[in-house]
Amino acid sequence: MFSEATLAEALTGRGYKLTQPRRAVLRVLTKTAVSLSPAEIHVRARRVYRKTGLVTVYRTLDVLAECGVVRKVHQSDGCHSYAPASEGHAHHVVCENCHAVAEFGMCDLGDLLKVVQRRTGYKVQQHVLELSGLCPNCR
Amino acid sequence: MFSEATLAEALTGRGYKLTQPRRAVLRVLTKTAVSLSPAEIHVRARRVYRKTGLVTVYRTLDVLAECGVVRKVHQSDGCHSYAPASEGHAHHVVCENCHAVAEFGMCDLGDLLKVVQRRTGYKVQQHVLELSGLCPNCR
DNA sequence: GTATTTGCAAAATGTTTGCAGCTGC
DNA sequence: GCAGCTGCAAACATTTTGCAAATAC
Repeated sequence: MFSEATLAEALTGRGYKLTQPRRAVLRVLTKTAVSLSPAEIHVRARRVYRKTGLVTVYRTLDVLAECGVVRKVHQSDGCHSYAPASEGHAHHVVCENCHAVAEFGMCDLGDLLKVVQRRTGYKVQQHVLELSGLCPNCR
Repeated sequence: MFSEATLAEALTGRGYKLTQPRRAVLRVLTKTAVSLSPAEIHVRARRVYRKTGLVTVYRTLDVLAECGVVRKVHQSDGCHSYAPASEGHAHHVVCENCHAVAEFGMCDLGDLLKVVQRRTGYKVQQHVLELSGLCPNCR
């Protein structure tokens, strides 16, 4: 997981301005261990910078996702929450009870992908893998 | 993939009635090799039974998903399409170009899950795995 | 015959857009 | 100072709900 400063750099490095609402969203995402919906992020961001608008939260999430510092999290019941990202490719385990999120970097799907390619004839280019279960606290 | 008759049985077996709109949705889903959004299913279902309403498509998809004969397909850009399901647990490969869907049954994630459980302390109970790429025709 | 299911209209929900004013650099 | 960003309101897209009429069994 990146520090808030590193995330800020990722923005400015790409020519994006570091504004108050963006700072607020960044702060929220770095301070949480839980994946959050845009609406939840909005509520929390307002506690950091009161005037943050929901629309700006959406736009900021797009920008952050584009910079790869935030990731959309998919779950069986929907795919509308966001979590901070580490460098490179990574996946999440989401707690079904409290929505806590843990990341894991390795995804050793190589063999699986080969088998699938052979059986289906598809050239597999992307994958979405999301796990869910119970976090250590909720077990 | 189930035949239309088997799917129908899955409904009646659970006390659901086999109505015209449900038949239409079933027909659409068994006849397609592609994952479809509720709106697309609606358009096609109307070609089978003209009076099918969109609302009924939503309700029918819920019922079918509950019976396990249809599955929600998750993709990076959203998770709002449906595909027919095989028996038991299965995953999909979706073509990025034409949305064709192939299923594959085995998902040998056992080792991966063990490692994740050990590293994160989570008890993993569910997983979502969706692959995408190019189908044989589009390669 | 009766409980279930349907379709409509309307509400609720979630997301995007247009635009005048504000802000970071 | 000026491009980029913001917030509002309003548009838009998608999904859900309430209810009287229709349908399957």
